[in-house]
Amino acid sequence: MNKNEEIASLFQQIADALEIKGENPFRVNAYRQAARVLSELSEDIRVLLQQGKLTEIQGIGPAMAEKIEEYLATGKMAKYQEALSGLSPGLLALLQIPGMGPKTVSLLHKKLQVNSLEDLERELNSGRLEALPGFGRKKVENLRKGLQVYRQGQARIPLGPALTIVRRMVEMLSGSSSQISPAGSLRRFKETVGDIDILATGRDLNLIIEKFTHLPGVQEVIARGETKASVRIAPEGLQVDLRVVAEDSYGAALQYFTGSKAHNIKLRSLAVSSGYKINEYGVFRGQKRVGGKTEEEVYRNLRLPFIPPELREDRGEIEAALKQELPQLITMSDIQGDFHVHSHYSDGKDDLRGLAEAARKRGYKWLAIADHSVSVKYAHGLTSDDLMKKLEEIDQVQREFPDVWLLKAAEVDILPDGKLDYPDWLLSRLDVVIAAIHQGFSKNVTERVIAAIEHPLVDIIAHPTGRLLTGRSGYQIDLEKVMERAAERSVALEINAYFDRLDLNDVNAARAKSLGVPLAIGTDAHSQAMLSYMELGVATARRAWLTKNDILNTRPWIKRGKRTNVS
DNA sequence: GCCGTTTTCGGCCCGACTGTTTTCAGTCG
Repeated sequence: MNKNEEIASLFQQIADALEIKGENPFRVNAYRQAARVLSELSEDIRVLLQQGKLTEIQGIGPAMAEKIEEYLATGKMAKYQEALSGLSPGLLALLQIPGMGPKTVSLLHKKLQVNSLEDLERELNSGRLEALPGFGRKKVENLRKGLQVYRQGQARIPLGPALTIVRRMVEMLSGSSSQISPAGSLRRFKETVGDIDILATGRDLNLIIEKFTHLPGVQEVIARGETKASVRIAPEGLQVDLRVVAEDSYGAALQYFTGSKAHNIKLRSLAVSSGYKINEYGVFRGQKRVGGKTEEEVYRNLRLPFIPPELREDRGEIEAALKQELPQLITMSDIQGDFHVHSHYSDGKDDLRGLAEAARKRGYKWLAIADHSVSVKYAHGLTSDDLMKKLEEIDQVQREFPDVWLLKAAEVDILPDGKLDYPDWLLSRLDVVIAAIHQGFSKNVTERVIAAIEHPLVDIIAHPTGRLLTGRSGYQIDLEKVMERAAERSVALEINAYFDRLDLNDVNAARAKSLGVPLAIGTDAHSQAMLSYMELGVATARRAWLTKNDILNTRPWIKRGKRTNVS
């Protein structure tokens, strides 16, 4: 955890604790807001403190700034101790159980000395709960189910697989809908999603719901009403919600169900202050409905340009829109090539011709074929001889594909001692050198990556944090230092678009831009089909507010070989 | 606790759903 995340976590826990204690809900919300803003902040909080800019952050006032300063100076926060006094850590965890809010937690704590999941389970089995005021049989039953759901774990699935699922469902429903779209975090291309939301409209709303609940892959219909249905789908038991609305409300509903919650709250505040009201049915001035058929109409009524879904996180996009200063986000059609593709020489599935063909089909002008280096045994890393052979074959295949430039590349390991896995004479024959950590995750990673950045032949650092969305939390790395050095040396950091990585993520990519670090998108594809992960990389870049000029993949290309006089 | 083309004080998004309730509290997104 970096300092931003540490402090965000403290504020989050303070909010939970204060809420259980019945503190003023607006104060509670102020802590939650501050926690969210800090966790999504692209600047290092330590730097902002030094510059005296803490209170310039939206949601951080003098009181929060003082607490941040106290924590950074002493490693402690008195307010945190105070807020949590008298509450056990296990008690805060109870808030995560579906159906369990602060009022319920507080009541169970006071009346039955419930302090943990185990205590809750004991009381659920004791029969004492039903006797509490406001409790009945159903409520107890819901808590029992909630505890079960919590224990199964709130598995979020990565964006890539979720997109595949939702697109298949949307396709199958499109025949009975006049308009249909994914909504929610999926439409904002958030890196993981907890459930899938779909919004649809059409002439026969009942029919859409009927079809939805009978789609192939539906395991269980959780709920089925006139405007909404929820199902669980195989194999992971992921929940999919469908909402249907009248055609006139489609835009307002799409805006509403796309979120984020924080974006919508700010938008509604803005609406109220300009004499409007927004809900999922439309935009209203008094009793009069003045818009809502399209999303553009919703924003236009508030004198805002359309805000792309990827930006709707309340990270300053509404303020920017008010000033007509939204960035011109990069799009898929700006992409001219892919920096990071594996062939059958290492652990990829396809040969050079197959990859070149796939690149041509995608309309790319170039493709960097980057296989693993020798010491990555588990991925059949190439020896120097293998690599030389591959370079020769690239020259041959290149003649058959005059329209797609095949860049000679390698994903070269940064060894535990900080050296690279190929000798310089070999690296100098490549067009693109990507350096990456695949071993020694806890061994001086920052120093090793910086050594790679300082190597004169390195162009890109692959997946800079090493995190995996489905598990691994990443290397111990001081990204701030790495970015500063990368900016000085003009070495690019990768936005690795492989579905399980998305590394750099949106927040870090935004930080990289602000420091002047070049950024390169690589799909890390291990087959032709995986070239389509480019979409995830572009989405990450868009969530980071990046434009065409911020991403090296938008350039036609560049240069051939590192040196001109290599024999 | 934050914030200001209504405000330095007095507000702070909005609606649906559920369950326990005789008019509403709690939770959720």
